[in-house]
Amino acid sequence: MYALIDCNNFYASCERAFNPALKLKPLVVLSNNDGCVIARSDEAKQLGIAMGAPYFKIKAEVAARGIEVRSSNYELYGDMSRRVMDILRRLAPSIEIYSIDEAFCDLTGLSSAALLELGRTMRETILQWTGIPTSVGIARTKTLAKAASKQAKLMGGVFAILDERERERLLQAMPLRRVWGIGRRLETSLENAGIFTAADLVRKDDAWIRRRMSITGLRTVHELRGIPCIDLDDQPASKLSITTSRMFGHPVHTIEELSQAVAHYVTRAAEKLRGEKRKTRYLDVFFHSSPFKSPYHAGRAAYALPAPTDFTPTLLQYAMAGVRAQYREGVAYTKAGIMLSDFVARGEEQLSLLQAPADEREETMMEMLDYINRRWGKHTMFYAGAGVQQGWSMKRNFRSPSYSTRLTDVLEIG
DNA sequence: TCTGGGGTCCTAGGACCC
DNA sequence: TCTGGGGTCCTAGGACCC
Repeated sequence: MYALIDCNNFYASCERAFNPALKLKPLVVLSNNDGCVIARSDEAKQLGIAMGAPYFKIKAEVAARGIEVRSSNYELYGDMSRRVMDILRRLAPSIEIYSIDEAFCDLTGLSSAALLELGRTMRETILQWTGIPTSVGIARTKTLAKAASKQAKLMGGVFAILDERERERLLQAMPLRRVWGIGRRLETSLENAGIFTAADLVRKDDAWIRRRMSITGLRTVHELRGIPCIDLDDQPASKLSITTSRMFGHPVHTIEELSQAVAHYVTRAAEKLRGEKRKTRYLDVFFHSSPFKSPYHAGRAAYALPAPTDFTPTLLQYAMAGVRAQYREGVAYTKAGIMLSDFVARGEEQLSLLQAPADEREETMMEMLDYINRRWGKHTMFYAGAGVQQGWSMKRNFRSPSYSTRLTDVLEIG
């Protein structure tokens, strides 16, 4: 049996946890660059604010209805997530952190009564210790546990699928789009074939499903039938790729500014890479203008590196060459990014005969850099190439304090 | 004026091999 | 006249997730 623990309206709930004045108020949290809505309190949902709505389109309505607005504050959410996951680790034998606000637990071996009891304990403990409300779904497969958690959300609390009748009832009431693994495209394609609910889908035969939905879709259907195909992954493999990309706060026209932004993302991506104790063999740099306007231009350059590296200056050289090669004058660029992939574990890299091993001084230099920025704050030491003004950096006009991760932002009560 | 960021997996098609 | 079968690797693109 699996449980899925899902934090309700996670980012909105995090904002509320530290600011009681937001309780019971309609509240939305915006994406990076204050672009669009990525979290809504129940009250905001009831007012009809759509997920993903561009902020500039709903601005007037937000003001008129007195809806509270926050820029996203990932330091805060990341820290709250850690606390929630720590609680689950105490309560369950093994957990898989599935996303910032969700985790699966393997609860094999418990009786029905014990399952429900544990689900309630998880929910109550998390609420009490962090202030975050959750929904807990319990079932034989992960896909069904997901479905159960959606039901739990409606009913407020814990929902378990413990027998066949329950499972069938739920599938019957479940529109395709609600199924974990079925997105907009599959929904449309299946509806054209006369399938509208999860119950309709599980009645089709395997060959038909395989053809229509590929092997992943077939797995989903088996899971809906109660046959586990997706195991708990409590030791996730290390990442296959690392991306750092951002929209700009304002359009970027010059190669100088574009280079600065890309250099900034390279240093961030390289930090993440070293944090994973990996080196990369592949660097991809990309930038483009607004897809909502023409003419549209997208530049991209990819490099297979001669030797695996985690050394920021080396990565910067390639990325800057990519910018020079692909930049086009007169384009209003709105976004850029860096992707690293094809990793090897640090210390296990295969060298070629003609190559010198990595320079120890380079490693020491990166260690110092990372240490200083960890100890004294993110931007203490940085590459001049990444710019000092950073006029392109994103907008965050409604940001809340980093209550739990920055000493100067800790709440005062008195 | 203003439309997020970071991932994974699968498939199709081309190049190439024997 | 008759022009196979099986495989790998790579990339681009599509689809999904939160």
